[in-house]
Amino acid sequence: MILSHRCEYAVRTALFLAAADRSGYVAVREISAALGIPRPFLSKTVQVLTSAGIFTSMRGPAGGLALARPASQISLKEIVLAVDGAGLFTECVLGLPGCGDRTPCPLHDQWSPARARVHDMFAAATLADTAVRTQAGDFRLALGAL
Amino acid sequence: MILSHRCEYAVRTALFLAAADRSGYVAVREISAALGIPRPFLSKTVQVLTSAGIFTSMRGPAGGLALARPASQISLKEIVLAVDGAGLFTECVLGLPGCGDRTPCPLHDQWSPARARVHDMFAAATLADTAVRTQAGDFRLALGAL
DNA sequence: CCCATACAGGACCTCAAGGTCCGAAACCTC
DNA sequence: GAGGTTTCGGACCTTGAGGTCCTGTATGGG
Repeated sequence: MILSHRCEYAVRTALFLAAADRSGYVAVREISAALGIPRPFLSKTVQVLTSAGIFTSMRGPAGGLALARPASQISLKEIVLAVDGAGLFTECVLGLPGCGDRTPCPLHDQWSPARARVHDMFAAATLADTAVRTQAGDFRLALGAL
Repeated sequence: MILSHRCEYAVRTALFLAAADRSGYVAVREISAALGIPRPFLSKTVQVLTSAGIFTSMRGPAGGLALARPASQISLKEIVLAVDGAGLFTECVLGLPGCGDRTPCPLHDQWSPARARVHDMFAAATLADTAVRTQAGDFRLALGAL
């Protein structure tokens, strides 16, 4: 599994908010129902993104979640970093601590560019770009259609 | 974590066997000491590779492990498949079941080539090639030097 | 034959991620 | 300000990976 379950949920939730593109807040209850994610667990997950400054939240009636910035200024990499940390983009494929250009493992020279490719994909993808693809056509965020 | 702990151990063990390149068998005890892997856990891990036909084993005095085929005919992909399964090479980055070219998730078009890049790296790397790099120079399989 | 050696494999323990639940706090409407 | 709605945040349960231990069984040497 390349991303943790929690991180998959976080990305899908962010894409949902970006694709919804409505003024005001979206309730966690609604997101959880639309995306098929257990509500209490989603609650915990969005707290991480809220404290990371990616989401904002409002309690009370008409409360809910919203993106803290325009979707075009939020990259998927940012979300992955907030939830899973930098491990995916920095760690040695063999799990050897301190593996790097100076003291490489036997796979470092091959793994390093492949890892960079994955990193660049997440860094280049903004919520706005990806959300457009969601609205455009046959793409989906949940088991069924969006 | 891109590979499970178990899989990291499996790859390092295979590289150790390939780099040792001695006739006869190498004891699990020796590998566990050299690589800093808990012996009982390595035992279990090695059984998977043995039953997958990648290692052979021999009990009793002078027993131990050996590669079942020449190191040039064993790819790292084969080891990953045996231990972690095909998930790394096939699963959707958002964890959506059934994501594919027909019913893609919003990230499928970007993730698919990045995933292919990772796949190709593991498929192209043979134990022989990688072991040569281990013997050659400053590469390492354990926390310290090899 | 007998015994030391080494893998095979089952039973068990530990721990963190995943998942659930409920009360507290904040907010809006009336 | 009273009450309903919604997130916040702690406490708890479950599950599977990671890790340990012990007995069984095969092999080779004395």
